[in-house]
Amino acid sequence: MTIKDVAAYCDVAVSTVSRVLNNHPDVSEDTCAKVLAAIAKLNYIPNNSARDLVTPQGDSIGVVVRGAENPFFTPVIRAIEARCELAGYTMVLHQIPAGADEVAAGAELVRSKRLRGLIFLGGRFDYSQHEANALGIPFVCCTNTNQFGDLEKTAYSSVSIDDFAEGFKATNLLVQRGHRRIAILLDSVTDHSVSELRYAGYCQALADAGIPLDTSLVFQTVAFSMPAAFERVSAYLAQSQDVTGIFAVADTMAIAAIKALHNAGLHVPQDVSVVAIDGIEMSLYTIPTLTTLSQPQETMGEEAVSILLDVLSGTSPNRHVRLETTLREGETLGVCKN
Amino acid sequence: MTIKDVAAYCDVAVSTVSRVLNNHPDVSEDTCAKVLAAIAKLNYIPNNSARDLVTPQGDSIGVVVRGAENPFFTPVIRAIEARCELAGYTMVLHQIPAGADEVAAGAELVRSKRLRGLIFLGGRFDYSQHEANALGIPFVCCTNTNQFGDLEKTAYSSVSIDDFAEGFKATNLLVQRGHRRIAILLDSVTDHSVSELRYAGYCQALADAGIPLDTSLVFQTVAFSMPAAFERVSAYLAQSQDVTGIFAVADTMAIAAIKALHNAGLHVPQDVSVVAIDGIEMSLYTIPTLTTLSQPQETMGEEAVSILLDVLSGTSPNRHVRLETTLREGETLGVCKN
DNA sequence: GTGAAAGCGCTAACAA
DNA sequence: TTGTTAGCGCTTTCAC
Repeated sequence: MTIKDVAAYCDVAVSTVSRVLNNHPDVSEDTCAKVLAAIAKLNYIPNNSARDLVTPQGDSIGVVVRGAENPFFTPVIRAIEARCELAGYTMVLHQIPAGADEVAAGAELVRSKRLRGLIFLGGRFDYSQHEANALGIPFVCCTNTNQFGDLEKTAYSSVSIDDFAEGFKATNLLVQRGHRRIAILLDSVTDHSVSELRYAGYCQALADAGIPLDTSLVFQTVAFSMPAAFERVSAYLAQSQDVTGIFAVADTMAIAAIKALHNAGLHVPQDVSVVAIDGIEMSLYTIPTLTTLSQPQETMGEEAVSILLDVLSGTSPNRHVRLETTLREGETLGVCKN
Repeated sequence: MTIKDVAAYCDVAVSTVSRVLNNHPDVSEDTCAKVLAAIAKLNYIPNNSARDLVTPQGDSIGVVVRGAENPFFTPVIRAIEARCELAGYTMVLHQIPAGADEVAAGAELVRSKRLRGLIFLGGRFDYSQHEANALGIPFVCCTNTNQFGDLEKTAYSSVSIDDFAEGFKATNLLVQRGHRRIAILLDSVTDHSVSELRYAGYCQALADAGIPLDTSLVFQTVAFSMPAAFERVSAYLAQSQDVTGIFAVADTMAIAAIKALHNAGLHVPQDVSVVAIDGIEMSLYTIPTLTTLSQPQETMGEEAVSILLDVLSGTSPNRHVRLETTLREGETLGVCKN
């Protein structure tokens, strides 16, 4: 079932069918109706590959997500898809495991799909110019700004929060409540990603408060997962309970930490306070409700698409957008009693 | 940068380049190496649309998800993508809002992408034969079996749990602990989807136990969301606390319900027991840990892809797979004290 | 082992 | 307003 069949069926030329398909102006009403009817009757579906082949551009935007199991991304992805669809683009989602190379995955996507642009979600911050060249299309880093790479600022876009500042802010919430035994819960202090930056903010906040850094309170989990966070905190508590505040770099980790504290017989926030960064829906329903710096998830996704569309249309060059978190007050932050 | 450029650069014919691209056997090593080098140097990327156009089949499998905000689907989707990739297929994800028509969305996907098959996640159960025809490619319903439609069993595949039986089982867990004031928390008793079937199981379990159905204990939320569940349970508790057990059709709803109970000063499971169906990771970390009938999420996704691949390859006809839940014992189920 | 050429389904000039 | 036709980039016979 091709456009030819439809044309033959209607006794018109293929170009006429093509015209009604792409609703070009000058087709007589009669012809148009006739063709439309035939299309419906024959259940004709245009071959998009043929279409793509002949039209200069594709209509897809790729999204590469590292750690899609993190519920933080769900609303972001939804926003991206909604925005793409609105603009007539199709979102092509690709999830990659924690260890995989997202730029390679992106290049592969570009290669196999006909992408116009790319959005990286939850990635590293250390792309090299060489890697980026392999991509060959505009891309925006969402949630990260590539601080550790050697990319020109003009070579890509980003939308993110200021991880250092937010890490500082979160830690400071604890400091201000009188906490001094403040732990940080993260995957790694050298992940070249959000954890590393937020860790730097944490260190700064401690330093500003005159609190020496105690590496035994740096809870690295290696894996960015709830079980890993749970195990890590449980392991610490089994040997020592000398901690009154925990800053978790993600809500999911905070929730796992609270469970570990609870299992160890510690109360939140009476014994230990917990703050996090993210603001996922789920943490509104934990007991107690999590106190967290909430990221504007939908806005992040929408902004990423907007930037991409602007760059694609030539409306504006690459740009870097910094979004603010808002403190979502819960019940896990209390005054230090020690 | 096309295959022609590469051919010209190497001083060979396009067909030769094509041969090495598709690693056909008879190309001399020298030529092969020369072409490969050129491809790398020129950073040549084959145009997939052109490829698709000339090859009979596409390589994509579509996934239409209703309610992607439900964390239940996350591992399912991940499993699907992993399995697709392993088999050389690309997953094309499409998320649709709660109210949207998934079959129409699927048809649209088929139309715009070159799909070989389709997987529906979290959909209705009432497709008509006519709708299915519009699809024109094999599809498998994941988590549902289309009990309410008029589809021939041979016209599609499915992988799901027995929602009636599991609803029965969940309710029975409460009955066996002596509960008689048992509420059910669901989106709608007439959603033509999982809720409706699990509700039937709930009714049956009550009937078998000689407990009359009390419609005031049927908590319909309309929306399938945490806020809706929270509000619905809170509203009930504000007017009456005459309930000792709640069966939630989803973990997320159960978590919201527990929060509502907690806010109303009720303890779980001392005052009210809660059981659910799903088994998402998050509910392992709630306080208390949720008691739930855990669905084999990864298996569901993998099975869906396996079936599709079998059908596509002609290895086997459409089939319907029923998976079992396993009771994941938590801390929210207790003996009724009244 | 390699090249020439046909044609996949479609769009967009260009003619009529 | 409609038809004719030349490709888009690629794979694949079929010759050589």
